[in-house]
Order: sequence, then C-alpha cells, then structure tokens
Amino acid sequence: MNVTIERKSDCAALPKGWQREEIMRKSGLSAGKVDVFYYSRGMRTDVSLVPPIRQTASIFKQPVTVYKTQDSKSKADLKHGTLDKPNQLFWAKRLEGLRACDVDGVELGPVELPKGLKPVGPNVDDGTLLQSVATSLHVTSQAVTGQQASKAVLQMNPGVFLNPDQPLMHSVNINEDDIRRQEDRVQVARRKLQEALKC
Amino acid sequence: MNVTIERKSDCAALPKGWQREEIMRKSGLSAGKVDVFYYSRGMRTDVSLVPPIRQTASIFKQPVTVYKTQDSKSKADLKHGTLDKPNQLFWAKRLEGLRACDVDGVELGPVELPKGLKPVGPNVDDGTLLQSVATSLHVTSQAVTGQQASKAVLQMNPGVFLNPDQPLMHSVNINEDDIRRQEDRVQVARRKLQEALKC
DNA sequence: CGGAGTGCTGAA
DNA sequence: TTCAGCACTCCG
Repeated sequence: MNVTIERKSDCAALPKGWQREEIMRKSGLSAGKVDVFYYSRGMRTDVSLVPPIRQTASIFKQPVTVYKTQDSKSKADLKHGTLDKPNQLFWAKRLEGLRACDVDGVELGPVELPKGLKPVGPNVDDGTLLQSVATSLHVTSQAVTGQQASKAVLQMNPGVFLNPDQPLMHSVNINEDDIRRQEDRVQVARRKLQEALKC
Repeated sequence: MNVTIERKSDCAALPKGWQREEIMRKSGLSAGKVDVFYYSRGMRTDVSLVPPIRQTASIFKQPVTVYKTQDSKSKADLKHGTLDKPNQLFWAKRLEGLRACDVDGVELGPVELPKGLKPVGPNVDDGTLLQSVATSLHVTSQAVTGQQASKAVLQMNPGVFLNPDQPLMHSVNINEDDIRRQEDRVQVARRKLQEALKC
C-alpha cells in the first residue's frame, strides 16, 4: 500500500509554532482512518525532547530532570495523596564509614569530587557528601539541587533550614560555561572513540 | 477511596493451578492503572525467580542471564531472522589506549581484574580484556562466557577458533565455591548497610 | 511503566 | 452512520 506522507509543516490556521501531523492507521478494523496530532514544538520523534540519561555509574536509569517553562502541571501533581514518608534529618550520616570494596574485599580509595560541590552541615565531609549525593540520585525522583539555605543558617539551625530531601551539599548553579565545558568533554571523548573505531 | 485487595489465589474461571495477580502501577503517568498477570506456577513476587541485576558500574540495566532447565524457548528464539551483523575479529583491540577520565580530564589508573579472568590472543593484556568484557556486558544480550577454544589453538589460529561474539578472555567456570564466596560478600555488605541504617 | 497504535462508543 | 475522544493492548 502506498501512502502519501502529509507535509508536517506549520499550518496557516494554527497558532504560531504549532504543527499538525496526520497519521494513517496501517492495520486493524480501522485501517485507513487518519489520526491527527498537534504539537507546540518539535515532533513526536524529536530526539531533543527526550531527557538524556544521567552519566552516573548507576545500575538504575536516571533521566535528567526536565524543568518546563510553561505552567503545565504534571500529572503527578494533580493526583492527591501520593506523599512519601518524610526523610530523617542527616540520614546520610548513617552511611558514614561505609565504603565500596573490590573483588578482594579491599576498600576503594577516596573519590575526588568536582570543585563546585561543597558539603554543608556539622561534620559533613566530602565522603558523606558523596554518599548523600549518590543516594539522592538513586532514590529521589526530584531534581537533585542541594540545600537552598545559607551555610551560616544551616550550621546554626539545621532542624529548621535543612531540607532532608536534598543531599548535604550547597545548591549548585550550573551556568553556560559549565555546560560548554561539559559539552567539550563529551566532544573529546567522542572524538577519541571515533578515532579508535575507524581503523 | 478504599480498595479491596484481590486475593491472589486460584480463580474458578482459570485452569487448575493457574493464578491471577493484579498489580497497580505505583507511579508515573499511568499510576493507578492495573496490570494483570497470570502464572502457572510460583508467583511474581517470588524473589528467586527474578534474575539479579549485574553489579557493574553501568548506566544500562544488565540482568544476569538465566539458563532455564525446562525446555521453554526464550522469546528471542521465537523471533526469526533477527541476526545481528557479524563482529570483526579482535574488535576490542580498537579500544586499546582509551581510558576513562575524571571530571578534570585526568585519566583513571588501571583496574585490577579478578584472578579468574585470563586474557587470550596475541598481545591481549588486562586492559584490553577489561574493555572487551565491559563492552560485551553492555552490547550483547547473550551470556558472557569467554572463549571456548584452548589457549594454544587460539594463539595458533585465531581466525578459525576465536569467537568474536565473546570477549578476549578464557572461558570462566563458576563453581559452587565461587557462588558461596560471592554470597558471603553480599552478606557482609548487607550487614554493614543494615548496621548503618538501624541507628 | 511509557508510548505507539488500534478498538470502542455515545452523541449527533 | 460517522467520528472525536478516549480506553485499552501490546511490547520494549
């Protein structure tokens, strides 16, 4: 069966930026009927709309959190009563002293964190920070952004200002430069791989 | 809303020995919807039936391969003509010299492999072995078992005896002792975690 | 659990 | 009879 593919282009009658797509049903009782889809930007298959997967060494898939600029409530927000049980303050401290080990049971050395990540709270060092960040990335489905309150206020009164849903680190601001640097790193890695594979 | 949990028991309308289980989706866009499962023996929640996830530092989920003793064909076997394009011999060698680096671009040191893993083939060292094993774990959907041919024969005539679908390592035999040792390691790790969490 | 794709159905 | 709008299934 030959099918003429409809131009998926902007349509005069549509608000600016909207697109109309017509998909013909290919089989079944309703074969030949047409479903019409409208998109405000990008198409169904637009790869740029799919959040990338976190490049953490994790056995769980961890898609990056997407912030929507339009005020579209997420479906989860509309549901009532799916509250998780509250986290204990400083729960990450219970993991202190634990360390991953290799096949022979030898504990791994300390991991160096990026300079941007600063621990907060009494007696929170880089090790605890790493454990709380790693756990957050695995456990929470929210964005991992760190603590919003100032260092002084957190030190003074953590019971009030510490957010137990976030790791024990200062909030991190990712700026354009950080993104560019990360893109560069990815570029370099890709080039190396390409180089290696093309022989 | 109160929900009566369906007894997960034999149902009159089902053939003898079959069970029906209704599982409510707990999160996501389709939260609240129900998936229905039927089993002829055992339940879904029988932990022993769920293949464990490989504990590799991988962003892909990698369930351990399950060998069934009953002659139930796997789903993949039932599909016809899904042949992958053949692998090049010694493809892993193209990755030699590549190494992961940390956030600052500093390359990571060499990784120590378990004693059981021995490289095979001309000029294949532990680094190449690691890369080929890691790639196999990510790429293939088969069991990763290593090369079956003897070292002598592989060295002599790799074009004939090397299996490009397997990493450049000798076949590994996992015996009861290995399994027990691994179970012990898991026990120890679990106890440590439990200890840490119960304060 | 999500997404693509088809089935179903009440209103017109 | 038609079909918009959603329900539902299937599969990865």
